Amino acid sequence: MALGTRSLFSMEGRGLMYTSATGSSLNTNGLLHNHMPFPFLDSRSMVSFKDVSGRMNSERSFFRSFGQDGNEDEDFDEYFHQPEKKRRLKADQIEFLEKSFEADNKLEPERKVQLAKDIGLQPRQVAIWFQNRRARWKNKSLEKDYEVLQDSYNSLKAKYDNLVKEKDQLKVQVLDLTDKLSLKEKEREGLEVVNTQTLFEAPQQQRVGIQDSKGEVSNEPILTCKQEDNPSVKSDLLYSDSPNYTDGVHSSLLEAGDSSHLFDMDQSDMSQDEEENLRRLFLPSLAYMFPRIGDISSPDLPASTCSSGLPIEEEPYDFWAY
DNA sequence: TTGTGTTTTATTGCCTCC
DNA sequence: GGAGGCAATAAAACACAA
Repeated sequence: MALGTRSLFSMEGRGLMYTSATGSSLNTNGLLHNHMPFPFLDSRSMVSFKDVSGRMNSERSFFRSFGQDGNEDEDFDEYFHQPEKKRRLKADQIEFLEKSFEADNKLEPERKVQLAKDIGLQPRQVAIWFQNRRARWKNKSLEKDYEVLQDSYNSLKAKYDNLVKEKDQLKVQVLDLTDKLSLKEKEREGLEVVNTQTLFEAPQQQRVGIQDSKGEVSNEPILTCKQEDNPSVKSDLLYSDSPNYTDGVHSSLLEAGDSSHLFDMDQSDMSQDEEENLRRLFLPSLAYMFPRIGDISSPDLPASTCSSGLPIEEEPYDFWAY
């Protein structure tokens, strides 16, 4: 390795070098310490027997055994033939450096020299320590930033998940309500179809049931609005599943001689009051449930409109024309 | 005691600034 | 071109479980 200015500085700073490229061992700290060629070389910094926590280094440390087992010459000789070992800084040195770093994590040359003097390290060591410290600080900072982002992400994701759940629940509700709505529509349409079919399929002779009071077959459309004199027609048709319902047309239609008295299934058994009560009972609800069929006249009901919304009189419709 | 993972110290190469 | 910062890396020191 060519020794550039950096390498020379490194040698100066550390006070000893690893084995050179040629294999020859260069200075050791002990040697340099004896001659003290550099102002900040100090055995305290380079030969530390304690770790950061103040405890002795483990027996694996070369320096722990050195000078402790009474075989110092041998160890000393071995020491000079060993490649340099890294030694950790002492706790008070690190504390000093930490405080300095907190004050300012950049190191100006003057400050570096002063710090090195203060704690007995080489300026290069101080510079390296600051460099590594900045790297650690950067890593920690990145970790913190990551945690903040992670928390933010988790929070947003939780909100998103809740919204998705809420959306799904609303979707289910919408589907449920849509089903119910279409079912009601179908029921309504089905009943209308039944009504229509009932009227269409009614045999011609059964129309005799729709006669006026004079016994003549009425040419008036059955489903006329405001047919106040014949309200029971619709009620019969609508209740097509009633016991009296036969072949699509209520039997009363066949029996009643007067359309205006279709509700009088058996007049002999029903008083005028009872008939009125029956009308009051059924007609309002029927008119509410099936407004499109037409006006189901009742003394208590307001005049309704036909399916198109047009006034009844403006929309004459003759089912029999089909 | 040993293997293994982590931390710390130090080096190297590249880059920017002056 | 020298000084210094930074990223990547090496290697020693250290911690700890088995």
